[in-house]
Amino acid sequence: MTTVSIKDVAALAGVSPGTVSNVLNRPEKVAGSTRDRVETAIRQLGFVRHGSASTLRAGHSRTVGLSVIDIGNPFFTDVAAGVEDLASERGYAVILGNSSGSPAKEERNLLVFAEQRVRGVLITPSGADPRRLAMLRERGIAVVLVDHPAERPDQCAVAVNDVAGGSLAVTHLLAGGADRIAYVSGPASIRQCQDRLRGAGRALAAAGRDPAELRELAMPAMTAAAGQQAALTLLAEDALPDALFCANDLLALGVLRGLLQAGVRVPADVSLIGYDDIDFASASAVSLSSIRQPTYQLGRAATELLLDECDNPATHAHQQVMFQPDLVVRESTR
Amino acid sequence: MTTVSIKDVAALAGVSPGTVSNVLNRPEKVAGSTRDRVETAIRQLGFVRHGSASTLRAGHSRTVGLSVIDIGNPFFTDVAAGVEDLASERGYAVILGNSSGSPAKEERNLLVFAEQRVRGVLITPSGADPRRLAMLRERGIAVVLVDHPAERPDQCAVAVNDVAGGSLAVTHLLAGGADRIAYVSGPASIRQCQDRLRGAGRALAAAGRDPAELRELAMPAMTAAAGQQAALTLLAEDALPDALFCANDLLALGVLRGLLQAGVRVPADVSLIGYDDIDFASASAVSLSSIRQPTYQLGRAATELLLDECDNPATHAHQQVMFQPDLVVRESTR
DNA sequence: CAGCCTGATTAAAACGTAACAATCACATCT
DNA sequence: AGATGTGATTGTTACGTTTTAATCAGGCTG
Repeated sequence: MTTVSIKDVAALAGVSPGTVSNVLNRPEKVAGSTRDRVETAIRQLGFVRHGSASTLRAGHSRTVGLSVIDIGNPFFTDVAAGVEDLASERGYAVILGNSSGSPAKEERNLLVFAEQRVRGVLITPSGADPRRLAMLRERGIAVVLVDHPAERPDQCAVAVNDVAGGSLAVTHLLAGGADRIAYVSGPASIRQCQDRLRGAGRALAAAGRDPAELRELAMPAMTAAAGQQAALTLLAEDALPDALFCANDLLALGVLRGLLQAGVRVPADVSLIGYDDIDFASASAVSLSSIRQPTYQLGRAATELLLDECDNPATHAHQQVMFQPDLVVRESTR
Repeated sequence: MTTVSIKDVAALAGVSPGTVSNVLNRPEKVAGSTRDRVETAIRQLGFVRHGSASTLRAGHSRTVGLSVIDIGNPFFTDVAAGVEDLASERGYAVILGNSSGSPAKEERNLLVFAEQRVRGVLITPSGADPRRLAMLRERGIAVVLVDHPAERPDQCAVAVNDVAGGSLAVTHLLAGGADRIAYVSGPASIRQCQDRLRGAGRALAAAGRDPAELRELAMPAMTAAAGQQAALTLLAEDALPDALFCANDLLALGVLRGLLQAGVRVPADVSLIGYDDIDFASASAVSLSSIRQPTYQLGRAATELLLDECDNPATHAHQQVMFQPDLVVRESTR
């Protein structure tokens, strides 16, 4: 009800408001004895700093905006966890925006971020809006792209090397004696699917095989249902591939289910590997080999770059960080 | 860089700052022609309102805080999606706090919320801190409990009826001819596990059976690994139950895997049902029957109550909303 | 035509904090 | 003793907006 301000604290501690502000922001500037007096006054009154007043006067806030494409996707959830953890450690609050794949919603989120005068924005852009982001930067809001290549050199970005991941997966399949390999993919518009495909091709080439041998089966969605559909398609053909690389784990789980129901043995008849290493990959009937991405680290690293750009604008060097994925071998591959 | 203020807009439109504020907040108060003039000036200058200044002067913000226990858990992710959607529709920003089960972290989040002067807080409390929440309310911050019973009558809360859910599950098992039923549960400290157990007991009683017949197996965690462990424990005993009710889907998926590996047929030998209906329930080798909770709706409803309390404090009536869960029948039960 | 009402606009005073220049107390040096 | 320096503290101003009371321009009534 009655909001207690810095003045009340000052009055109780027998000191000026400016001094209270100093113990809050630059404690080393104030003598030990008065600092103690002020701090007990703060505790006694239950004072908590008015963030908006602080932001207004100081010209910058202690919040960052996080805009993700789908908060329901474990990938983004893990990223968000990394962002939230580091931001919280550094005393920043995180404003969450979920674009749900809608450019309009994304734009609305960016507007909210601008109104809140966030210090910086972490975003996995979906709508094509390089202008929007430039606008934020003109307003002094730092921007870091997450799981998306930088659009200009003076910009930070973090991503995971999907080409390397595709290569890891197919190299592993080949090492297990795979001969005829198929790639079960998602929509062609998704960059990650394309990159993983290129990586798969490179692995074949490195083994002295023709990348064109790789059978590609592109599904309209990257869900378990789509994966099961893919399995049916493959089963209807003359000969089954002896190894399958799926563009994500949901597809792989669907494929797995479809194959097992048809009596195909995994991995005896068909080797199967997914991508993302979601929690449920290890919980399926035949635990799933997969490619793990350092998702949580991705979020942390992006936040680290963002806060560095905010707090040390003079020395900050823009970087494009590329993480490397890992192979996780479980039961589904030979 | 150069931040454009309400004054600049006023100057360009040939009007006073107060009028600009009016077209922003009470457009009906200003004549059509001047409104147009102001609006084009706003667009022309790319003006966006300074949220902090607004909050400072108006005494309240357009943000709400959301504190969850584990952002990695699909349950909370869905809740968060519901919260974010409605808040965004109403022009509110959501500040995310992830307590990761740590009371200290939770407390820190609440402090951040207080500093930001959020309008209200949505929280699934973990640390026992009724005092903390009372403190927020004293500061004029509304609080709604999510998936947790109200601690006092003058408080809003939303939850899902776990007793009914437990009852639904066991009634379904009994209808399928189950005789010897076991309940694979999580830590006894978790209210949800207890409530679901009570529901299971009631279903037995309603069928004229003794609730004490229900075998309970409490695992230390509610993960797939714990579920697999539970399966091993059951398999080591003289006789296997002919039906299993698991306190969540992760446990159920683990149990399923353990049983299949031991050659037990599901559902022919053992009926199996989980709880939560997570996405992966339908993707397992034998798709999982489960109890679905309206998770997204839970988040939306909680936000609805919160915003009503904020925007109509006079007419607002505190409510405890209880949602009802649904039975989802798939392949794992007879 | 005076008086009054109505609707539109404005001037001015806050809101709580940070920052900077100014002041002060006091010790040290010449 | 006087000058100088140092470290601690304070007074004041400005941040951008909302809000209230006051002003103003017209139209209507009697």
